[in-house]
Amino acid sequence: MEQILIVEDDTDINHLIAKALTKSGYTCKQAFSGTEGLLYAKAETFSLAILDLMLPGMSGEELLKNLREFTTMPVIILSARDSLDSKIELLTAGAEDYMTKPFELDELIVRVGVQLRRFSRQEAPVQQLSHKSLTLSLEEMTAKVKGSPVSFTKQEYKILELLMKNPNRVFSKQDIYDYAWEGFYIGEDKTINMHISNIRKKIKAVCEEEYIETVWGIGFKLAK
Amino acid sequence: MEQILIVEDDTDINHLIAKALTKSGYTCKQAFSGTEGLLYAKAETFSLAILDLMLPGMSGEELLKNLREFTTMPVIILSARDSLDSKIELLTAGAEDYMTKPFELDELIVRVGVQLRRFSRQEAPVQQLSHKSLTLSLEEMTAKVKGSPVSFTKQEYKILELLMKNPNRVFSKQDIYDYAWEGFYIGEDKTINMHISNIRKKIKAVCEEEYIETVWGIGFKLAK
DNA sequence: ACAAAATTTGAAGCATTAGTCAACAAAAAT
DNA sequence: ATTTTTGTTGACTAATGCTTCAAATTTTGT
Repeated sequence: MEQILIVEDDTDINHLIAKALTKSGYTCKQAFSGTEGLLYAKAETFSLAILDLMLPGMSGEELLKNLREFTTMPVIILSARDSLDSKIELLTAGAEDYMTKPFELDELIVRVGVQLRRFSRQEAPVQQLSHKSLTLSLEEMTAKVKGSPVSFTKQEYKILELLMKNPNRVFSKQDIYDYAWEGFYIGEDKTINMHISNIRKKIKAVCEEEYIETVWGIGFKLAK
Repeated sequence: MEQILIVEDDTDINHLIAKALTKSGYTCKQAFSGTEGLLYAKAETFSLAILDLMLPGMSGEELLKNLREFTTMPVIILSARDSLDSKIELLTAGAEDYMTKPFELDELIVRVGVQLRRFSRQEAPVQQLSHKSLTLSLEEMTAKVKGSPVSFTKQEYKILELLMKNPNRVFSKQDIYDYAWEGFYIGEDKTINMHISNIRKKIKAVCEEEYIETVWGIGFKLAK
């Protein structure tokens, strides 16, 4: 979830912005002085900050400077000052955008979107397996069903990995052992059953659909 | 060398921009129609593009749409149109910034700088890693959490470096050994645990947030 | 529909892994 | 050479996952 820090001493404007951003699906933290803003920034992590320049406690310029010491989040400046010098100073000092008051609320929202769009584009795509609405990423060791995260244990993970790497194919318990366990462990049938059962249970907690199908007398495979 | 594409049909303005950018140390390619601009963009690689909207041959909107099919370079729109709709449309369609004519040349130059600064931060060989509000610079052995300096030892530093270079990814203890220790050191598990524990303790002294997450049976990763 | 076989479920004990304190060894700084 | 910092290890506790057992449920073949 994207959280945005708003630092603006004019109560009306602050709320106006917060309301609009919330409506667009962001979470907001409202600060009404520079010092308060800095406090929040240190306590939590934000995806973006909107700063007014004329602030009690600490000016926007100072606040920006402070933020840049420990954050790389995009910062959008709001200001009544339309002077070229101010714009140039702030943009050079690390702000990503500068809007002059009075400003269009819709434009601000879009510009917020531009900054976040760029920021999120940075993350490299990770290799992942997916089947129906179950996706698991091998590197991250994370899994999601219908977008909600599900946590699997090492063995559960290995089993899913095997099944998902070859959908449609049926694997006997021996196959699963060979893949998910080290050495020639000759465990009982029940062990695999247990794990399969647990996987199903975890998935079921999020979604009704069947993911692992039992092939009677042979083994297991992914459900279609 | 940063090369910038200027697409602007007004000869004077085009030259004015080119001159200013050149003076600031950039290389420019000047196009005077939309189609010409597209041609250049396909033939060469640019760090950024400045587009006028009212263009002969192909409108700025169309050009932007075309560019986005094969480029991710930042695009700054210049336009005589001051309508909110136009701004929103273009910014949503993939432009990074939008300036209304008449515009201040100096401001344009600075905004070009902002875009390139951000963009280069993405590709440059990582000199400084940051995650949430933890930043560490690789050259200096310094680290900061929420702006407050934290001192890590060599091994601690190496471990953090590995984790932060690939956020989200899980590393086994073996992985961590291979990265942070020389040779085939086969230390005990506890060594890594100890270091992880110390890192957490140091961070916790400054900020409550979790930074290193334990993935049971597998290893460690950065917390989200 | 019935019995046999196979699977699921819940609970328990066992094994592995992680976290921490404190002591010690090694390295670096003074 | 001595002190301080850093790295490693052992002992202990806590947490988590794995396996097994027996009973309940479901599926299959007749």
